[in-house]
Amino acid sequence: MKRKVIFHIDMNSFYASVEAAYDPSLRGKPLAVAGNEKERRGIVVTCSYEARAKGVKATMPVWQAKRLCPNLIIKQPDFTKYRSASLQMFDVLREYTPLVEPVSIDEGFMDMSHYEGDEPLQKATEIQNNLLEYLSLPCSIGIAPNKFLAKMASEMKKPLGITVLRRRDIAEKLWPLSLIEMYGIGEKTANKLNKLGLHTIGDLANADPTLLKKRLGIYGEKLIERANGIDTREVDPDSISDFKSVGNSVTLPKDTTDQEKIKTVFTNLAHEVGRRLRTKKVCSENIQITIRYHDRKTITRSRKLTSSIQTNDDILEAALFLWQKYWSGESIRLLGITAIDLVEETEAYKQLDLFSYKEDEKKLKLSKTVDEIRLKYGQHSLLKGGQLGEQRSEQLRDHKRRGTSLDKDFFK
DNA sequence: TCTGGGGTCCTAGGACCC
DNA sequence: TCTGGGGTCCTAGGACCC
Repeated sequence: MKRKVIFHIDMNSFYASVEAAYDPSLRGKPLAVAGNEKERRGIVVTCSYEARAKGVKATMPVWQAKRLCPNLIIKQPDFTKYRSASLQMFDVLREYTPLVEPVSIDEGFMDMSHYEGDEPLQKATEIQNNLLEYLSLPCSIGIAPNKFLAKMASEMKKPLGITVLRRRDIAEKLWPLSLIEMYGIGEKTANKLNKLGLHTIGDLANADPTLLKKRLGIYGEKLIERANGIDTREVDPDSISDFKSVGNSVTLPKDTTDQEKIKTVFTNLAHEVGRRLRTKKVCSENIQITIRYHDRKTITRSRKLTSSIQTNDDILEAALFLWQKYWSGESIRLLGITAIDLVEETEAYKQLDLFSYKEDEKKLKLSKTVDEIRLKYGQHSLLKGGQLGEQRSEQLRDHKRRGTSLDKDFFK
């Protein structure tokens, strides 16, 4: 097997660095990118190293951060700015190889296997310098034989670090780290492993696979492999383009049970999700809502649809349906809508055509039934439900609004 | 004065079919 | 009257990451 050279590029405190790149007067100062304190979304998203030195950390409430660092400068997040900086950053990386896999807005993998000998280290230095010189953005780079080790390596020296992690370095550099520092292990798994007497990545690497499989399922086996530096995943430049879901959620200014307010929030969420679906040229076959109650208990409820949807109104209707069906009546902290089971726009049209063709005959029959009902009970009965039953009238309302075929159950 | 918003992946149970 | 086992789809929740 040919040796591989994988880079993991990790931008240092990305949002804060972008702000400082746009406004040089911010450089060298304690800076936090954070939501609006008064709207209780005021948590620190990212902060500069000067702020970190004072103890400020991501996810910390702004009031707390200010107490630790009274001269902290707060900037509201501007994602348009960050996305644009991100695109430029990845363009720089692609000057070295087309095999660039963006993982998130501020990090990505590169397959640099085509460079020989000392070249990778030179190229890493060059990339780091270019990003700093042309975009004023600092990064750390990890160089290793696979993605996992590259990711762990880039974490080892921040900011502006370059770390090479070879297989032969694993015992010395990786194994002494505590489990919580391992990519893929969070608080819960770390606690579980601690209870089994495992505390470092080295402990995990040498743990009993059968025991771990019993406690953590196949994930346990995977973790042991990773701890031993085994990871066969390829760098995939296209992975970012086949996204799986599009969601939008918001923490309300105040907990509420006000139905009108809730409806307004859902309307806004549906508009945003719809807009983004259309931008990405995809439709959704499954709508999910998220409700976080006052006590932070969070539920999700979803419905598979029989047709794919994309318009704001269709998304809103599906969301409100779920809302009315499942809301417990308790006051709400957060609401969200997520479109899952996405299909390409072109694919969705094809399905629709096939459907109308096959169901043509049935449709005719049903249309006739509707006319009969109309004749018997009058136009109004169709909208109010009445003799029709809730589900049926739901469909009829849907039909009336959209002017589409009647026989399609909107919800399964 | 606690704890945002964007995601991905995995698991587990129930329904349904053969 | 009694009743196995496998496969697939759907739904809900949880863990994790940035």
